[in-house]
Amino acid sequence: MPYHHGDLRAALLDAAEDLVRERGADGWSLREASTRVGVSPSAAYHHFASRDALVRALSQRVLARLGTLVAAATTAFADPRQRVIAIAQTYVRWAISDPAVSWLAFSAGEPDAPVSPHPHDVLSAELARLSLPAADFLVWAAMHGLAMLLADGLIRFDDDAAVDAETARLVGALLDGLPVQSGPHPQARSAHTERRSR
Amino acid sequence: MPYHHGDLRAALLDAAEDLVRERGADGWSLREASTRVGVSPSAAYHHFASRDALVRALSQRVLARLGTLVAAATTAFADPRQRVIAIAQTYVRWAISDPAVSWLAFSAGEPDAPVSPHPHDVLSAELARLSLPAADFLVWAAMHGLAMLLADGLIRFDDDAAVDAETARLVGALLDGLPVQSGPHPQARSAHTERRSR
DNA sequence: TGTACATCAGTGAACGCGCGTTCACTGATGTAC
DNA sequence: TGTACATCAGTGAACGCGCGTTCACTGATGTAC
Repeated sequence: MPYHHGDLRAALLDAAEDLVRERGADGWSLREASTRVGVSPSAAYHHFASRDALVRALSQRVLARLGTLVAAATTAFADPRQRVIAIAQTYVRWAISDPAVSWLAFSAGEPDAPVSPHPHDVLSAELARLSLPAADFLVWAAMHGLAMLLADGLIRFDDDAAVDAETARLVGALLDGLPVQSGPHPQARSAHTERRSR
Repeated sequence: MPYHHGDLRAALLDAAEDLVRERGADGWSLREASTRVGVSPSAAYHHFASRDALVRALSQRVLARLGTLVAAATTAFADPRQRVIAIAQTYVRWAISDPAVSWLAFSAGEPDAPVSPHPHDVLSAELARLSLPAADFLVWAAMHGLAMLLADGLIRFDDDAAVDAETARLVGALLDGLPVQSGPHPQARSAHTERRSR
């Protein structure tokens, strides 16, 4: 082990992420992450101002990864409606497959730097193509809620196929029920969008 | 202050709930709750096996209160569709008005005793009247997601009226888009329902 | 090519802290006779 | 009605622990000349 690590910042984020996965969003410490990387606890302070800053950085990294994932999921389909459903399925499957980490990603509050691509932005762009721009946060809410209930273990499906089917049913029904946008609508403000435009 | 408290169990739950409200779901300790009640930390162990048991008890108490609240909200309407919307509006408004506490209520995992009335059961019963029994968890997911995004500050509306309007739009659209139940549907299993039927 | 030196990224010991939980105890309560 | 006594619900001191963070330090790196 050389004296200089190389990329301690990333290594600490990796270790923290693994610990979250193993023990839950709060079941780890900065000291433990440092130890796992093979470095003294104080070394972390050359890369993060505090434990909290590390958590926020991790949340942002995870969110950006999810954004990339959902963006990739849309490329398989041409039909905008199918693309929205694919986003939701990816989002929900991801939350189930990594509940603690996704849970942390969403509970870390407002990021201190823009997340790119933010999952919400990917969804937003697709809904605009459906002429449902003011519906973005409603669809987001629906898929987010399903993801969270599944991640928290409050509901369960038999297998991944059932999860996909029900996600499609949820989002499909919502899209069917929403009238195509005509007049102006009260616009929701989303935290990450605000931040970027400041 | 008499030597015997009277109802220390309830007093500890009250103190813990207040602390959650003031400092967030994890920003408090059993010791602090005891101190606030005016009792030594060890006294709590005559009423709860551990700090964790206290948290679970609190979660259940809060959930039951929400269940009562949403049940009460339905009585103002005869139309089943309106009743479902009223449930969702109550649920979402409650989550915004008390984000830390509602957050704790949903993150505490499976309860160790049945919650009665569970918000999900109230919703379920109403959806059965609409011949949409297999839709209960989809509607639950939608309203839960909106509530969580608002509680986490990830989206914001201008005022309570806007929140109510958007909640109605979300749930209304979902109900409109869902076909009335005919054949059998893959049934989701929900944690609290399972527990009760065991 | 060699050397001086600023900067960067680590070390390791120490800090004070509050935590959950245990333990032997004691004061208050209620019940049997 | 009075008293003995079991039970219940508190006390308070102590435990060991791991935490986040600070500090003076030192080894490694890279750059200017």
